[in-house]
Formats: sequence, structure tokens, C-alpha cells
Amino acid sequence: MTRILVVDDERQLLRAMSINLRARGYDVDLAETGRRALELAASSHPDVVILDLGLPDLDGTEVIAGLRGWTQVPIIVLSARHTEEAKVSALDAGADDYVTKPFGMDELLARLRATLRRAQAGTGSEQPVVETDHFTIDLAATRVTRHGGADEEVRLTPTEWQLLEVLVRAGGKLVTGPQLLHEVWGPQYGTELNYLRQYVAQLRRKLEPEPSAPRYLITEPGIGYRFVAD
Amino acid sequence: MTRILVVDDERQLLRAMSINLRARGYDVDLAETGRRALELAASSHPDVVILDLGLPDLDGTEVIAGLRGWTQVPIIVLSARHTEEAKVSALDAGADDYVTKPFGMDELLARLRATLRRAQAGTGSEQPVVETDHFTIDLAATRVTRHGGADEEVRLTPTEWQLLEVLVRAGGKLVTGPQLLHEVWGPQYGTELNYLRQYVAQLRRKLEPEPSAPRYLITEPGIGYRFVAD
DNA sequence: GGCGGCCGTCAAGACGCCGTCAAGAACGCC
DNA sequence: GGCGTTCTTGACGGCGTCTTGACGGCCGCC
Repeated sequence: MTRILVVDDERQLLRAMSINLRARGYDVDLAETGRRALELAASSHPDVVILDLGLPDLDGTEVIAGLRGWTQVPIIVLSARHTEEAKVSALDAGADDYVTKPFGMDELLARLRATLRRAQAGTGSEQPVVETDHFTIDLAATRVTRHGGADEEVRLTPTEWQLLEVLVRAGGKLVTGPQLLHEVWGPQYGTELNYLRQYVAQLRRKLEPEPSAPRYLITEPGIGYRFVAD
Repeated sequence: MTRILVVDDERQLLRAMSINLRARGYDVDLAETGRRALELAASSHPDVVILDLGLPDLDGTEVIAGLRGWTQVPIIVLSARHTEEAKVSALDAGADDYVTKPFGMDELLARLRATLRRAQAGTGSEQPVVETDHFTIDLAATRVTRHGGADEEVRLTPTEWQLLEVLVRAGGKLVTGPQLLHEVWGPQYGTELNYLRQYVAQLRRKLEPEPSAPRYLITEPGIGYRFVAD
């Protein structure tokens, strides 16, 4: 399911967008302020952000910068300002598209599809299923099964799942502790390495054949963690 | 170097675009017809296509479809048509952005930068892998493997890794001792050459086929160290 | 030929990080 | 409102890493 975060201070527009997007099968989160938008982005991990620049609390580029500090999520900007300067500064701050108000819903939806298509072409095109000798991870279905004789499903808590997902999507690359904390707990975290120890241990108990001798969730001492699939 | 294919039937606009883009360091290919555009795209593999929809020979969506049949190159559409329907059909045909004429050059350039940024984020533009006869260093994954019969992974401590990374990124250039100390241990270090001796020796033990006769981690007496990849 | 500087090596203590256990707080479900 | 699960937070022991000092060999210089 594709999750969209819509940020705008006009309630009416927010409701209209929500209805239109939900009718087309998207999951929608709503925020009326920049702060709330940054919170929601950190907690719900949207696949794309639709961001009005005329927010009461934060400047538009501040919100963009706040997001770009820790995520590459696509950002489509809505704005009443038509000047080139406004467009250039928003795009260069990290926005992916810039739509001027008033806009047609059909056009916005088309730009949304184009943005999602481009974003997915980069990252999600790989197989979202990772299989090892001992378990299978289906990223799309959010499901993990252990191959212990009869396949049994493994229950993961939301936090455990997010952590596993970040590690798996890294594709065998090493992920540093602060980076994991940013992506799982949000941008304001970065030093709470004890969280990681806690949840990595839990994942190992649920997935590893020998939790005390990890084979898939590897610790790189002093740096971070790595997922290796045989 | 980034290569851009500009397709438009107005010579004047073509020339203006060409000058502007080349002034900013892009390589530019020009085409005045859809057929020529498809030929050029196939032969020169541009990094992005700027496509005017009002071409004499082919319909705009046909050109987009012709490109999308074999490449995911980003396409920025230029068009004099302002209707939503035109935008939707172009975007759904595979375009990444839609700019209506007349447009400002600054805006187009900003959208170009945004599109290129998004496209590069997906592909992992660099090639941070260094391979020698005896081992492979993957800077992105933070991993080193030795080619001793069966490839075995080499475990490096954080300090060892940072030191190796600085030397490798220098690209075969000589790096002085104080410079290495600055980059690995921090700006307040610069005289502790014994640290370097300690960790260079450790890296040689882990990587060199004959640690006593270094082949890759070379000492330049009185100056510093150098990494050479065969 | 003697001397000094630089580099490679070894060794030992201090320190930080990791895995683990445990308990309180927050949340959702019945 | 009670209960179970999940999340947060703290503490502790063990082990690996970092830091630091010392020594010997090689080379160039005087």
C-alpha cells in the first residue's frame, strides 16, 4: 500500500485531497503544520509527501530541509507563489516537483504517479523477497516465515519490522548505528545505541538458528550492523 | 559529464537552450524531429531528455512511448498546451515532468537539477569498488574480501577502516602523515605518527599477501603513505 | 665509522562497546 | 477498568579496540 503524507493548513483542501487520494487506493496521513508534518514523516514513513509551502509555523524550505536531513522520500510542493525564484529555491532545497495553486486534481494525481514511478524505479525494483536457508522475508507482504520443518510464521513487532526492513533494503551494505536510529525511530534520535542492542537481540532470537552466533544479522563492532543473506 | 538531449522544432529555442546548458557544464545533443530524437537517444545515451511535444513528424506521446520502450531515461516535457488532459496523458505515457511554454530558463534548470538528482539517487552513480589481485574493497558496503582461493571476508576495526578509506579515496595519490591523522583521528591530531605505524602495520597484516614486503600500502619515507591498486 | 632520525614491531593498560538481564511506562484490546 | 504486549530505560560483565610507551633495525647524513 502506498502511503501519502499531505501537508496543508487549509482544512478544506486537506479534506478534498484526502477523499480523492483514498478513493484511488492510497493510504493518507494529514498534517496542518510543519512540525506535525516532520513528526508524522518520522513515525509513519510515507512513500511520498505533498507539501504546501504556506504553513503557519515553519518556512517551506525549512520543512524540506528537515525531511532531506534524513530521508530521500519524494516531495511534491504545492504553492500559491508563481515566481521562478520560489520554484527554484524549493526545487533546489530538495523538492521533486512544484505545482502552483490553484491546480487541477487530475494533474496533481498524474504528477504523483510520475513521481512514484520514478522513485520506485530506483529502489523498489528489486525482488522484495529475501530467502535464506532458515527463513524468508517478504518485504511487500510484511511477512517472515521460518523454515523449521513445517514453515511457521514469525510475529514481529512494528519496531522490529522496521529495523529489519532497513537492514534488508540496504542490500548487504553496512548501516551505521545513528543511521538506523534515524530511519527507524526518527531524525531526533541518533545516540541511543542501547535501543539497537535491544532490538537486534530480539530479531536474532526470532530469526537466527543460533542467536548467540549470528549468521545473518552481523555486528560490525564500533560501526553498525549488516544483513547478509547467505 | 551529464549529457542532455534537447528536442524542439524551433531553431531559436534550440540554440538558446544549447547555450544555456553548455554554459552550465552539460553536454548537449540537439534534435528537431521525433525520429531524429529517437535515433540520437539510442546512439548517445543521454542522461535526461528535454522534449517539446509540438513536433512536425511524430505525436508527443509517440516519442515518449518510443523512448520508454527500451530506456528509463528521465524525460522533461515542454509544451504550449496548458490543458490538464495534455499534462495527464504525457505524464502517464512516461514523462517525468511537464513544463508549459512559455517557461523561464531558471525554472527549467531547477527542474532539470531535481530530475537528475532523483535519477542518480536510484542508480548509485558512483563505482566505489576497488579490486586488486589479492583483495576487493567495497567502499559503499564497507566490506573487504580477500581472494585467497575461497573469498573470505576481512574484519576491519573502525579506525582501520577509516584509514584505509582515506588512502583509497586519495586515488593512488600520496597522503602525508599529518593529513592522515587529521582525517582519521580529528583536527587536533597531527604529530602522533606512531598511531599510523601501528594501524598501517595492522592493515598490511590483514590485506597484504606479504606484510613484510608491502605491495599496496606503500610507505613514502619521511612523507607519508600511498595506496596503489596494481 | 659514528650518529640520529624514521619506520616496523611488540606489549600492556585503559577504555568503550556489545550482549544480556530486568523493570517500569505506555499503549491497545477485550 | 483490567490485562497483555510493546516500548523505553537503566545497569553490569566481558571482550575487543584504542592508546601509549619502548625497543631494535635500516638508512642517510655528517
